Amino acid sequence: MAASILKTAGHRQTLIFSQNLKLTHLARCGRIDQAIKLFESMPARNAVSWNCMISAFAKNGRVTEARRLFDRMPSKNLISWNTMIAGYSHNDCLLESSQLFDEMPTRDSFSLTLMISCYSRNGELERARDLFNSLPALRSQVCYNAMIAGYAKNGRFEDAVALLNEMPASSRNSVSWNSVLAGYTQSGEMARGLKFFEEMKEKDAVSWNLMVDGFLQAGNFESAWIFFKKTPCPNIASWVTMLNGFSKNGNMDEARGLFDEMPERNLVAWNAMISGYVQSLQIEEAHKLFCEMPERNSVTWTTMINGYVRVRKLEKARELLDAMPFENVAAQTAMLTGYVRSMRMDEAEGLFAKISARDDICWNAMISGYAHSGRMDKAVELFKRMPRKNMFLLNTMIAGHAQQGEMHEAFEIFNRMKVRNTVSWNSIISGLSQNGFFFDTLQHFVLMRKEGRKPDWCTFACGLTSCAHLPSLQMGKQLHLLLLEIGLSNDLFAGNALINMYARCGRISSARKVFDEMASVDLITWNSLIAGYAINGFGRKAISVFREMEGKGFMPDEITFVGVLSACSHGGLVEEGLKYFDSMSRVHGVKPVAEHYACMVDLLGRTGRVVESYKLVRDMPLEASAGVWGALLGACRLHGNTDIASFAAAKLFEIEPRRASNYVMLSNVHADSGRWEKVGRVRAAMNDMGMQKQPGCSWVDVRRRRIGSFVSDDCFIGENG
DNA sequence: ATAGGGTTAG
Repeated sequence: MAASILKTAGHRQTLIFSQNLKLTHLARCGRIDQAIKLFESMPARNAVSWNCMISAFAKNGRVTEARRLFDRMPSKNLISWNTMIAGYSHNDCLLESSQLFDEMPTRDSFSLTLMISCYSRNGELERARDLFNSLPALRSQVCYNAMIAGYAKNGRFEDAVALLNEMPASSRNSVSWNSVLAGYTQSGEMARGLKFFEEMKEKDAVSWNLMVDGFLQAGNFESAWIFFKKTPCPNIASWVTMLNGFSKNGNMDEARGLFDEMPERNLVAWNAMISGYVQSLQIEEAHKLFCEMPERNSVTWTTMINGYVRVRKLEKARELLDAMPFENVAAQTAMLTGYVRSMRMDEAEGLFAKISARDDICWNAMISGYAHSGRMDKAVELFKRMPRKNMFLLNTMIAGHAQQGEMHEAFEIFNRMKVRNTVSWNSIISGLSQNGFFFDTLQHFVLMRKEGRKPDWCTFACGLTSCAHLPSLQMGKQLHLLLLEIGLSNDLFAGNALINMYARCGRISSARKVFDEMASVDLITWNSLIAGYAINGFGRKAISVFREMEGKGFMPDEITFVGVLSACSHGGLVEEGLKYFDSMSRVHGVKPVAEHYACMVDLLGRTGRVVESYKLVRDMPLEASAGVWGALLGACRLHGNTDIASFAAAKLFEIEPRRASNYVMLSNVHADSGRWEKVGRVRAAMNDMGMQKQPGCSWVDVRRRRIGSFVSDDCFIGENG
């Protein structure tokens, strides 16, 4: 009897032990749902089972559920407390982990080390050191190493080295040395890293790997290769580091050579090789390895799915996702991102509904997908349902609302944010500028500086575009100075915006100067300069710049020809204009769009060829836009052709019934030819529709019902720099 | 078997 009870108890212990092993394995692979299922089905559990499950939740970002388990757990041991602290630490919950540390009944060296790395990860080095100092009895070798690593990772090399020398020599090991070295190599300090490496008393494979990776990050491929070849006992990480270096340089044959030569391979090595092929878009090669490899984990599946998404084979990606033997958020999110990028929001929604363990990245992908495709109603709905809002998403929502012209909603989120980064400001600023609130764009540029946020190329592009539209040369010049001061003068996008600003403010020579000083140029740069010469009336100069551009091997696009044709129009170069209009599609393969027709109508109309331009509009193969009819109306006004004018005006009013300037133009045509009764009728029609001259409106003015005068008072330079 | 420090894959 007693023997059989003992036997049963022994069996029970064996079962718990083996199920705990399985639980650990599932937690490590991120197969959280299977872990939950197993945990719930276990006939008996011990503290290890609970601890495992707490850790499993926390490592998969589900820290709230981990805590619920911790609170429900029947008898907690020291490891339970440490596990929960580690869980908070992994999820950047600094407050919660330090609270738990204060509450726990007893602490050991694990607890101390956990807190030190938690503080260090959050840059709170003084708090880490205070704790380290206050508990000398708990300072283990590992604890010293954690503190050293904390200093080194935060760039405090002197403190790291000082503590390294201070620690008892007997417990100083290769990890201690490597902790300092990693600080150097991972922050690109290779000169100091090399010096430290040479002075190191003890080196192991990790030290050499750090050097190789450091050189690779710094783009010093030769040194990386030399150090790799000289590594005395390379481990798998050494090979994978070097292999990755080849992949990143697009050198897949070399990478494969290393992979084939490797003395042993693990999952990480296989995954690295697959990732290399995926990055170089060799999806077939990647898939071949995927089929050959002995085992796969969530990283393997995610990499492959991502690969198919990159080459736009969404069906293949989905096949893989459905074939996965377990669920994983990262893999699901890779697929979701594929749908979102292809604007297949219905499929994205279907997949999203199926994902049980949604993380931040997953929510972000879905909501930003809706925001980018202009479906703000859907975005808002999901946004409200999201448990934890993050800054990325707040910024996305601001940008989404702004792009839809919903500045009120955008500001509602923006104003409530406690912390804003450059992207938050850029979202608001570009929204203001895209919606034509140019004064407010500049005002918020100033506010951003006052809050201590550094503008980037995007902020400058919006600011300069606003200066171009106002136009305000004075503000534009100030932005230019600030741009130089901040060190963005070599930025391509900022340079393009500067050219546009100077050109539209009538300073074409300054625009040219910016162009000549630019480190590199693209098609937009050339287009900006050509259009700049055109709008300033230098038609021939614009055309010579166009020839210069062709000589440099740039292929003109639609925008280029708008510049060229308007240059001909502004310069009265009718024959050249007709020649370019003809050659743009025939020679350069650029199909004319409505804007080009508007230029041609303008060109012909200016020189009195009104009937000819009317015929051009009548025969054009695409729908004439308001711009085209407007140009025709303008031409009629110059040459007094009231019949065509009336026709053009009628078409114009069909497209833009509420635009006051159209009525003004038509009434001017009638006034020019002395038909006063018709002038009166147009004016009456305007009044009937409740139109008046458009106010120079401003978003802030509309909200505050007052006129701001910040332009003359505020200065971009000063206060902050 | 569950908690801590330095290198490699999504």
